[in-house]
Amino acid sequence: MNTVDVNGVTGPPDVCSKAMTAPETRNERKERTRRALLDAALGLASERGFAGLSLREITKQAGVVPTAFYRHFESMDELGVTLVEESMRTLRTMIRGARNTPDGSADLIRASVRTLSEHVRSHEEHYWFLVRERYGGTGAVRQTIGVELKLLAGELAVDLARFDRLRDWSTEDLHMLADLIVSAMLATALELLEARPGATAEITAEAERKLRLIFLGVPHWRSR
Amino acid sequence: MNTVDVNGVTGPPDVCSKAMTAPETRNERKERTRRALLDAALGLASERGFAGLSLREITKQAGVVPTAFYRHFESMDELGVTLVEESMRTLRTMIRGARNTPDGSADLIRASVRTLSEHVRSHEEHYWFLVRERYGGTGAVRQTIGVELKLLAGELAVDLARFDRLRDWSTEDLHMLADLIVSAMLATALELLEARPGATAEITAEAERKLRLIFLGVPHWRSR
DNA sequence: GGATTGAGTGTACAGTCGTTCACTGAAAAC
DNA sequence: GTTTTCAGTGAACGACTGTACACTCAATCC
Repeated sequence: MNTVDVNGVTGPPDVCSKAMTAPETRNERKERTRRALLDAALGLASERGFAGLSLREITKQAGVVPTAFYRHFESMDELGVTLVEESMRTLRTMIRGARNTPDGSADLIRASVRTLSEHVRSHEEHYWFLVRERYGGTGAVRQTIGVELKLLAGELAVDLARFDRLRDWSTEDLHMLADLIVSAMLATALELLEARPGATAEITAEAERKLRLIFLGVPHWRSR
Repeated sequence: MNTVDVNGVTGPPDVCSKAMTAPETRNERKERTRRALLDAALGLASERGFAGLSLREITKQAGVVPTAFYRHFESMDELGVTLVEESMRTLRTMIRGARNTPDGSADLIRASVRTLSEHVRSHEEHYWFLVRERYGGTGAVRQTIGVELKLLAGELAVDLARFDRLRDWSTEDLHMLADLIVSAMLATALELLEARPGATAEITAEAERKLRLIFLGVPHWRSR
């Protein structure tokens, strides 16, 4: 585990620093440390879980002294909630990506699963964080994820309502369908994260088949 | 948080103890302490997650001195794996219960969801443990749960194969269906655990509708 | 009845934890 | 050019951590 040492204050004297480092405002510098703390926490949490982190090792990994933590966050909880918000923003851009596939697309399911897969691959740490802390997290973090995920399912329900076959479904039924899809896709995300990279195609193929099966039932649904 | 004090050695002198306590063999006594450790860990983990536990607070909760822990488990990991096995046994008895509903039952889905709901209610700590550590857990614990859950889905696939409509499905497709059902039911279990007790009916009703929708698609499935 | 076993005890040690406090020194404000 | 601000420092605290060791004493064995 290498420390990052964001600002090099404790490092060996660097003769080039004046020539190399762009002039940096105080706010930029502060923001850089904040990011280093967030990145350190995200990285460590995706290996060991957020509950297993200590403030001290986060600051060590970020190359900063423990007490500096409090210049940026009031508590670990606050840092955790910040990470949730960040990760959810990532997740939301994914959904938006899937939504924006051209309407006449021959195979919307395939395109959506493909979007999910690529997004998970390129934001592994955010998805690790969400998936792990959704259930495993303690207190504020888990609660925040739960709320945000419910909101997300709500948005998905609105999206679904625009499909012809679903036009006359009740709001309740649409929420049920959205929930089912979200839980299936979260499970898929976890499988993608845990699998060796070669197994991606297999997993996405199965995810497609799951969605296909679900939508096969849709035309025959009668609300009770 | 009250300590349990399994054996009262450190407690106030108990004049009745000779008269009350049944004669107890050494093995019984050891087993009792072991159980106390497991129960303490399970209870604490369902509040705060297994990663957040310390050996010392487990032994304190069990009413035993820290070093006594090593008479029963080599490490926290070993205790964790034991809890996984125990919880999975609970889960398996649930599945068996659902499987044994009379074949001609008018509404098999309803009966199965009811079984799940009651089982979750009466084994809350085991389900908390499984659901939390499935994703959140570290190392040996998470891995063990993953393997066991895959085995379970395999068993469910075999069960499903006995239904008329599924008789000619490929093994692959049966596994896909079983996986979909398991992930939907795990999500339901979490909702049941998190919800205030009054919301049980609402949650089980939605779980039923999810399963119903899935099975609506079954007759129209064509393997590709 | 005497020797043996082993679950549970109590003390001790070296680490790590979160948090406090007074401080430094360069960027920002005047 | 002087003053103010504040991100980051470093020592120190009391509490808690996992584990080593020598112990006690009742159930078990011969």
